Amino acid sequence: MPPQARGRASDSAKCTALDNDLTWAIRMISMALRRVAAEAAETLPGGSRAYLVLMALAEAEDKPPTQLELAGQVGLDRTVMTYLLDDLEGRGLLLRRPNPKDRRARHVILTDEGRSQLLRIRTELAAAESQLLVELSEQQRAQFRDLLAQVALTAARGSHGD
Amino acid sequence: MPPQARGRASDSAKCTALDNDLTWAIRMISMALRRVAAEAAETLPGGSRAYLVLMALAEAEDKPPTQLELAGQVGLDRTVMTYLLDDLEGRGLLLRRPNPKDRRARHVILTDEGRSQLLRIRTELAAAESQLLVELSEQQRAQFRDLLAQVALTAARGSHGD
DNA sequence: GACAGATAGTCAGGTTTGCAGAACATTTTC
DNA sequence: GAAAATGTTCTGCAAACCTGACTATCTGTC
Repeated sequence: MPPQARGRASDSAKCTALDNDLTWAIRMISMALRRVAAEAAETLPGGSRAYLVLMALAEAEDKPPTQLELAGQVGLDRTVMTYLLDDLEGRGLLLRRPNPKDRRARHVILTDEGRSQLLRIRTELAAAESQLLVELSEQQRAQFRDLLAQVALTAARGSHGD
Repeated sequence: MPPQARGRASDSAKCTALDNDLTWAIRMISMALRRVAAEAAETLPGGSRAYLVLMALAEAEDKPPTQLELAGQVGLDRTVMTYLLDDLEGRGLLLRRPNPKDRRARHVILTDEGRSQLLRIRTELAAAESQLLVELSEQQRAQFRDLLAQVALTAARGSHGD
């Protein structure tokens, strides 16, 4: 039995208890998005972390990062990165290319398969997002996005000055 | 070193990568609320799970649940519930009262201390919620709550028919 | 050019954490 | 009296993570 089954049951129990208006709403939406993200990334070894790695690689595709740089970008330990890349390389999503200038370092580059998997996940996430807003009018969606962005900025400000 | 330090760093790394508009905003807000909830509940043994237990107890205070009922409500294993209640009882937040009608079962009841701790946490959470909306006008807040509730219902519907 | 020290990546443990199964005592129910 | 249920404890498992050692390489200094 996958660990998600238990976690999800526990989360739904939380939801019935935590309906403090805003917190409950945010939690429901966040859970829905997280669930979709987990499902979209569950075919990848390493789950959502693999998604982060693929994102980082796609962003800097012109200048492939080394494993250490990659680890720093996504906040992982280098040893963890080694295992993660082992799995991802095993599935043909990326390659480790030794740097001829510094033969200690290995640059990580996306394969076509990796790019297509990343595209698949992004598409699924985008679909889930728009599905969430399906009951809102066009005007309401714009309002919602604006308000959400503003509140998110407030939240980000509060978290930065920790 | 607390595990939150690493988790938080990784989460902030996620945020820079995942700014897909809506998902990013929801994630920021959810993280801020989670952080506050974790801080508010960190004085309790068991963290946010203890908060769930206290909530469940306060909701059904006229009919104190047994440990097994409580475990079912918050989605915990009964063995885990035993340990959690050990800690909470040790801090005087609740009592285990044997049921004279069925001396196998033990009802769990809130103490005054438990009630006051619960009130404290709820107050902190409410303060954090309103702090999030501090930059919005009164009208915007109402709009935001309405839209958020509607989207949350959509999200909940999607999760129910899993 | 040779050496010491630093660095990238890998790997083999060990630690922690959290959960759940099994066994047990106590009590109820049939 | 047999079977089931509640709660407790012991135990082991599994995942995730990190530390430390190791190899291979680079960089600086003499």
